[in-house]
Amino acid sequence: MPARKPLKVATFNINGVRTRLASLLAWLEREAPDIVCLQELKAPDEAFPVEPIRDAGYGAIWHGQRSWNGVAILARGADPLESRRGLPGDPKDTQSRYLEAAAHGLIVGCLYLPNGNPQPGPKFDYKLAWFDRFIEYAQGLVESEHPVVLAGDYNVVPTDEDIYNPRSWRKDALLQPESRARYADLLAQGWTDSLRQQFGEERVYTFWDYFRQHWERNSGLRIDHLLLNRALAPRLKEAGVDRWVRGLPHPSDHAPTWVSLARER
DNA sequence: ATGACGCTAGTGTAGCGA
Repeated sequence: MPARKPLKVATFNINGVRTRLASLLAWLEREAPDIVCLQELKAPDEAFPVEPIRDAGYGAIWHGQRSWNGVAILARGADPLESRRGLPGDPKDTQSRYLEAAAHGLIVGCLYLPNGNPQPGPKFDYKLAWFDRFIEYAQGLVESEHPVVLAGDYNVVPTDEDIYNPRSWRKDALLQPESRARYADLLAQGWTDSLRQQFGEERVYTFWDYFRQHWERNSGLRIDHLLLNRALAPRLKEAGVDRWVRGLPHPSDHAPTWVSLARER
């Protein structure tokens, strides 16, 4: 009986799905991820480029929004079965930041956690409130018997080992103790931070801002995370970052970040 | 401290988010 190819699950903050469509298609073609979580579509629902994505062999669901935010889930050779659109806990929150689906035997939560800058201020308050709602919701998923992955742009640099140099970022919302404490609280529920688990003490970045040649100098941050619940964590095989996508012309400031998982049985 | 991008309104360019 031949070994079955592992399942590749990726998250990619694309920073404009229309502007970055060619890069997205090139990446899907070359890396063939089985499940993709996209963030920052920056497009209303009717502008999501579903046809070229279907032509590339992917089923898709998306939760768009004009100008900002927006999340999508793609599944290779399958249609994601939507299980949630939007985070519970605040009916007045209209920002498109959470989408969840079943695909390829997994439950996949795709999130775009608020950036929170500038801090302090209302944007930072919203970030922390959103994070608190997310933690409360995630509690119900971590102990699920079903395999669950929570993948997305968390807008949190978990530790000083997850950034090239924290000095100039000390006042940034991504490094605040309140942000980091919440990420730690989330992990303490029992989630596995798959990139950190696989890389150990080795540095790994998923985001390089557009300023001051940070990409050329590998001055990066690790803010895109794939968290596995207890039912899924034993199946983790590999993790990585498709850095070549960040090196393409007119790139997103993030690179696709992924895990590979043993197929069930 | 600085500053790059995409998107919007709306045709030239500034504001917003990040």
